[in-house]
Amino acid sequence: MPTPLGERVREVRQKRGLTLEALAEQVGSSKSYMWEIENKDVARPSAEKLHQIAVALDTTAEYLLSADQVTEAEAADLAFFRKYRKMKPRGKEQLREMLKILDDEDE
Amino acid sequence: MPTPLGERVREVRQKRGLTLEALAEQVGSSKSYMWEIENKDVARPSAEKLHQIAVALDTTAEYLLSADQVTEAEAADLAFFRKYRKMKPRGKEQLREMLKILDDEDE
DNA sequence: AACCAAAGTTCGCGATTACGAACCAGCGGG
DNA sequence: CCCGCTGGTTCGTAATCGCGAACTTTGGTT
Repeated sequence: MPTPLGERVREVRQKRGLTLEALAEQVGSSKSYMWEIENKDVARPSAEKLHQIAVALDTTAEYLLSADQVTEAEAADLAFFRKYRKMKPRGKEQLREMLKILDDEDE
Repeated sequence: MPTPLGERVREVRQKRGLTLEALAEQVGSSKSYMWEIENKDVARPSAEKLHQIAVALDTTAEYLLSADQVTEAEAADLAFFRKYRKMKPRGKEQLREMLKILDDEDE
């Protein structure tokens, strides 16, 4: 009887067409442990591990953790932020401008 | 010799004017463990714990985890993100679109 | 059907987490 | 001065993490 977290991980992993071993590889973990995350009735990985899993699966720890869909939006926000951070200063600048404009519209 | 994570937690906790015990209370943890998170040379809390800590400190696990220095640029990024999060879905959507376009330009 | 490789599963165990309870430092009031 | 209180620190230990290595299952090939 897997945990919600476990189900989420399995779901996304399969969606990405990854094997347990491949995921473990990317995560820097063992496949046996990855299996335990997905299947055991108690899955309480360290923050580090979960973070690495999230990165490998191109999502966020927060999303994997939370059982409810409401936070799917939040996950998208964090993913957005992660991409934003990787941008060059010029791109960031443009986005900030954009936000300022959109934000003012809202008042 | 505390970890970056530990320093982050302490920093934010103090900024919020919280005591170890008060934080532990909110987190549903023990103050001794909270202390260990902040001070021990190895801090590897479970994802659950870190998530609760993040919520209690009104930030995100991702932020607490990220080891990189908080440069001025980084601070600006976070400010940007905070504003972004408060936007309505429509505004977010537009920013995401924008990012996608700018990101592609970069290749 | 028998083989083989790849994917998944089980198991034992050393290392680490997270806790409670006790201990210490500082401080304000009486 | 010393009592009590608040916040921080140490320590012993049960529970759990996370691994390697062996074992089982699945699926493709001949």
